Amino acid sequence: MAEHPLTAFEHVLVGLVGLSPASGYDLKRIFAATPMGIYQPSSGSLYPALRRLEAKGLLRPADAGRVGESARRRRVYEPTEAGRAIHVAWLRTPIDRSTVSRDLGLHLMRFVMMEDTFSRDEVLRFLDDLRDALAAFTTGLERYAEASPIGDRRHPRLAMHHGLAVHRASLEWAGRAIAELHAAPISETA
Amino acid sequence: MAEHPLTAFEHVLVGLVGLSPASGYDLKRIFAATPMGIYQPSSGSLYPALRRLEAKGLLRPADAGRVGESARRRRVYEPTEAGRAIHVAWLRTPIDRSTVSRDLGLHLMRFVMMEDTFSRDEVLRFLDDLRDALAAFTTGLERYAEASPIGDRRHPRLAMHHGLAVHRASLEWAGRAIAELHAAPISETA
DNA sequence: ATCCGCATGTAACCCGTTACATGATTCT
DNA sequence: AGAATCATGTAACGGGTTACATGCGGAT
Repeated sequence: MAEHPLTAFEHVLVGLVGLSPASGYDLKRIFAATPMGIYQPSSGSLYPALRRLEAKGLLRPADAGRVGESARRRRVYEPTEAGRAIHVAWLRTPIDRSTVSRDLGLHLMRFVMMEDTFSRDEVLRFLDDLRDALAAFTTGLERYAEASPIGDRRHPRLAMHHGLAVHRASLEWAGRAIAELHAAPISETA
Repeated sequence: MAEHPLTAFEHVLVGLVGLSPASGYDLKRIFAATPMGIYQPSSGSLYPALRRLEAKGLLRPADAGRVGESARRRRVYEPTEAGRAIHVAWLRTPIDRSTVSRDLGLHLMRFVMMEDTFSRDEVLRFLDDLRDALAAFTTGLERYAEASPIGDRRHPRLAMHHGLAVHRASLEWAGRAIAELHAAPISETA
């Protein structure tokens, strides 16, 4: 059934139609409108991906939605039970320390999608995990910066400082986010 | 000749063998050793890429290097004149405002490779350009954060703040880098 | 003599990009 | 009527990942 594991893009699609049923065109507009996820999927990647997900039994066309709107030919998708299950499993996948920097945007996307379905405690566990991973990454960078001889050359050293600066900013953000959630009312969703 | 423009990866390869002639295996170790450019090219992408660049006349096998070292079978590459020309042209390509966030890592890599071949003034023009692009991006994010209704929901708002925090950190870094270069001795390289 | 690390390569597979194609619907 | 937009799709092409193949050199 799950011959190959889903790509990150496919996981995001399942999550998005889970928030509210959407057609391919809807999803395009969503990606176009939001400044994060600078990613702009092309028709040639979007529509085949939706078909793949439908063929795998994770999405199905939503019959509803015909609220006097235009009877325009459009395929509105919604997740199946299997789709929802795969999605929450994806949201729960632990953070890989070795790729936390590369996948940061993806983790942020996961964080956003957790809002409605995860309990506050579970979100906090995720953020703690993310903060730890970022802390490990930054200390790794710091050690590398001290130990390596790139300090001799100006440009590599400055590039290094850039990496340190942005990851420290991420780390501080994680701390603030955790604090805000701790202060928030306990509204157990799941 | 340049049927298709080079990919970013290919441009980076040309630049690396330009710093000092290297074999595919050398390049692999370089990518593995440096924490920036988390990117870890596989054999299946690296060796064909080098062959493509050789076929395009941008790289050639370096006959030198046989300094009593092991006569091991390895192909050490160095850039041709055409390769060097394409590389400096790549370093000089202006920063695309609309993709500055996505391409930040690449721009940093370009900045590193500029050190030996660009004059201080030209590097400063590049950094000014980068700073301007980052400033435009952050103000765009700020405007979006104010105007959009995502402020109602906690997670999207926090994700937004993350984007703002890291891009402000990049922006501040650009300012510091520019200041450091201004204070540096004028060692015109080109 | 054998095993591990060096070093390069190939083949299957998948996916994304680009560009084009096709209709239907709304706007002017 | 004609144009622009909505909406979905397809085909060619290129390149990356994974996994496997191969052979040499040095170490025990």
